[in-house]
Amino acid sequence: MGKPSGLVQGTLDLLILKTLSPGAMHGWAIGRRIQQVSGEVLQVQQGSLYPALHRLEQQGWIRAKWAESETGRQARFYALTAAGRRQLESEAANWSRLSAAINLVVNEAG
Amino acid sequence: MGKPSGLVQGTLDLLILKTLSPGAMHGWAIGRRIQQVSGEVLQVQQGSLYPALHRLEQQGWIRAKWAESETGRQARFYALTAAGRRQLESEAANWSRLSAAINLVVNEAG
DNA sequence: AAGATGATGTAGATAATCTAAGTATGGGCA
DNA sequence: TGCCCATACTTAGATTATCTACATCATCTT
Repeated sequence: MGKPSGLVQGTLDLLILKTLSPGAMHGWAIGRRIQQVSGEVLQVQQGSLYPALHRLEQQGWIRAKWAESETGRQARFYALTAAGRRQLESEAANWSRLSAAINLVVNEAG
Repeated sequence: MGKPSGLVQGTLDLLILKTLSPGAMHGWAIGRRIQQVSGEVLQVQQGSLYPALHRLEQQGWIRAKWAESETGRQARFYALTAAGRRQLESEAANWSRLSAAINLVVNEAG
């Protein structure tokens, strides 16, 4: 019934940047964390996550390096750059603005 | 600087259905109304609006008929169907769920 | 007569996400 | 030893929503 997808289109960059803001994390963990923090509502598919990470890296908003994960495997750890922090601010503000605007329409008395 | 588009992808159907919930309205007026109610934040392009209306009509969520607009011109008036009302409920609930989940991530103390 | 505004329409581009594969490593277990 | 499972990353191709950029036509104003 309808289209209950796992994400709202256009918000994944924001979610990733925010998740990285306390400190570096590898891709797999980012996906798990978004899912956990959102109360298992947001589902980040690998086919969405990894291309998004590459995109963000290409924009210069995150920087990657290989390191050992908690489980002893090699994993690609991502950290916010200064530009990434500014981008996070900007995307968070934009989300605020747009979601508030949508709520004005949806929560109209009518 | 980022991508400040006029809409959040995936929310236009909801916005249209909600706008039609008090009563029938023609396409042009729907676009104006969404823009006004959202405080001029949401911009509904004609190239997004009309295809969306056709889509919704095809799904059976709205029904159209030609009639005279307030200005005396012919216009296509759209009204919610019963199925459309159910769809509105469903999409509103889904938006609630997803936007709340996103806010959990974005507003994390971190 | 021209120009602005209302009103609808569509073709083609863009871009984000999903589907659905695939590869590889390490741990647990029979 | 062999097998499966969870972790971890990658990518090609499809889907789909929205945007850009037109085009058309009517009415009202100047």
